[in-house]
Amino acid sequence: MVHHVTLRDVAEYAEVSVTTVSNVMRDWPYVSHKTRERVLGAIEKLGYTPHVVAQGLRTGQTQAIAFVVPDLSNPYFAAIVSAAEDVAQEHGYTLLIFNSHENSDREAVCIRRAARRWADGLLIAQTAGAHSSSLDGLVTPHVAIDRVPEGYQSPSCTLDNFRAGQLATQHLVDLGHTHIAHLGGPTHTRPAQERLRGWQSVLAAHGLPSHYVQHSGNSWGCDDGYTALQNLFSTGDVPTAVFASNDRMAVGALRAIQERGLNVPDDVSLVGVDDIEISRFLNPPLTTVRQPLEDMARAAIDLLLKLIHAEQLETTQVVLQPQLMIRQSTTSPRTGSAT
Amino acid sequence: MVHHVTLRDVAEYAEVSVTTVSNVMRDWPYVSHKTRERVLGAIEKLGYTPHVVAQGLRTGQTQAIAFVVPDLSNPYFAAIVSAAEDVAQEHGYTLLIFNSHENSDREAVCIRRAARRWADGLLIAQTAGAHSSSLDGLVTPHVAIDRVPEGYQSPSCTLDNFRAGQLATQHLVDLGHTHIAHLGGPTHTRPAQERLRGWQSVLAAHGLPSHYVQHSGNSWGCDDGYTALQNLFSTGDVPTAVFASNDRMAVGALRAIQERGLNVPDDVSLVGVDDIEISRFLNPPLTTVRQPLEDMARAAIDLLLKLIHAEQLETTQVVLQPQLMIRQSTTSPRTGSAT
DNA sequence: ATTGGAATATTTAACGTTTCACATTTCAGA
DNA sequence: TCTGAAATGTGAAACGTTAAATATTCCAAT
Repeated sequence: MVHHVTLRDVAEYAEVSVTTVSNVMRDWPYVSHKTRERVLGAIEKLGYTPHVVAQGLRTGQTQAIAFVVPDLSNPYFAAIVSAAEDVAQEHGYTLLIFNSHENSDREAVCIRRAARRWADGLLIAQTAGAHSSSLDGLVTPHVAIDRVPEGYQSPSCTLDNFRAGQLATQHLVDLGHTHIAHLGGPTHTRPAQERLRGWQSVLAAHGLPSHYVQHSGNSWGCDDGYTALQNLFSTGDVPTAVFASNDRMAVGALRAIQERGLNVPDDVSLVGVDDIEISRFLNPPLTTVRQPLEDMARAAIDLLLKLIHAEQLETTQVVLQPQLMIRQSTTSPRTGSAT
Repeated sequence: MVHHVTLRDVAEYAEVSVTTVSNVMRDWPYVSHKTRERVLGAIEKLGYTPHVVAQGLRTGQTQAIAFVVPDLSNPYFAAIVSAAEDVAQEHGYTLLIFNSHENSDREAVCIRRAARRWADGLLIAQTAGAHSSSLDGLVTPHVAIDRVPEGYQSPSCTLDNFRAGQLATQHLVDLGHTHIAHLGGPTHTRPAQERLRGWQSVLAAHGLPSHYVQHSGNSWGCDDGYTALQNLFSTGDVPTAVFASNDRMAVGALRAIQERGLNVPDDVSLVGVDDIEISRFLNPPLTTVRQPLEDMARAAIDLLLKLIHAEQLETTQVVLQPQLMIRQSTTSPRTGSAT
């Protein structure tokens, strides 16, 4: 490896002390115009660029934020990470990513690695359920994002998934549906639990029955929605409306419905959650509940940066509101042709 | 901030020298069983965990790899990054991500930041066109992935996009199509150029005309495919088959075709590239060309690690082969009803 | 006993910064 | 001309680790 240009090299070239060069770099005011010019010239000439690791050691700050994600290949999380990266860069921070693969053990490892003073702060979408084991005792500033264990009290930033479930279900009820099934997401995740609860609360408020399809899978994919709905059909139960816990599952459900020769929305109305890119382009375009992912990522990073800089926090638990996007996959049920 | 447990603390507690503790940590053989036990005990007791930044400064290795991506919110890149993260973690490396937003200037900034000795190596999917400006003169080991400038000679890892274009087009020709349009991806990207060339080469080999739809956009999204195909229709040209440069554009195209009251595949056959998750669940399921993203990411990281460890490389330019996935969006053209 | 090499442990000097404390210069005001 | 605070510069000590060199112990082979 070739020797790298250091502060010392610049100092020697410009015939000043190392400290002075450092001062120039850090825009310390008490450097005379003349020497500043000379130092700047030397820096330019030698192509000096600061050694972030050395700075990190000295200052105790790495200007990096770690993000522990359950599943990076999931477009939903990819979008969140993307937004987080933007905000982090804006503030001069670099994002480190750790994929926990929806596995609590791997997650714990990720957190431990991240906390080894790699990162100034930690952003985490927890895969674990109730026990927040891996996080407590963690000294590194951290903010929980998207998924938060029940009863979690530390700073966090989430979406109102309960409300999302309500919005979707209320929309179906308003259209006149009385036979509304739910395709639940992975039961160990908070968002899936909350959306389910939202759905239940609306049905209960209207005295309607809960035709719940608990999908057995461990993920939010298209095939989960597909097989879940196939299972429902195989029981002979055909609802007039289906609320899927996310858009990808809704896509799978859509396929299952169409394969059975039924029409969306005439025979079955369908609602998803997330409003991923393709939702608008499905046939029919999918009614869904939009989640402000970018806002969430932004809020979470803002929170984390305040934590890192030990600033005063007014609100420590940010909850963002979803928005119903009505498209063509939902309509009133046919009168008289139920089941 | 609370004082953090350091090697020195452990050393004092175990009543040995700092070096000995370091030696224990690094599994240096010449430590007696007795002291090793005592040190291990102290480490356990005090909860020591090494300071990666200090290690990085001392050893000159950060055990980190930077990945510069054009667009992280694109599921295609999310999948690549996800795979890369897996492989990196396997080897004990952490992934830093930089989003260049398809912008050469931002990309250059990312590269510069990454190269400030943050990362031991650099993985980059270049957004730039022919001029490899930001990379040359870069001392940090680097591997180009997925997108490589024309004539690029440094280590790289790519997919055979030319072949992908050929596979898709040949499939359509084999089915008997003679009127095959192409929806091109962003023209400044190598993959889009190559797929276009693959399409052209097959048409030329069969003496068929090139009904090329150049979409004006700067991205690979659904709406790009949608508007591109709408534009094509507005010229009165209705091909019997469409080859879209990726699946998302194909989804948009599918919608445009269906909105016009045409059927896929009876009126128009449709092929995409990538085989993203939803492709199998579309109506009809999309015929597409599968790209081995994980293999590419794995190969790229392997290459990069060898570069970092200055190992001998047998092959420096890896090219991976695509695979045609035939589904229900393609069929033979109707005889006699060609426009 | 003496030698010498392996085994075990320690001292010391880095790695490239920042920062504290101090030294020197400058210069307005008395 | 003298005073002292502001302006400008420097030296040295960290930050926590590793690695080379050195010191000490131990023990088998002479």
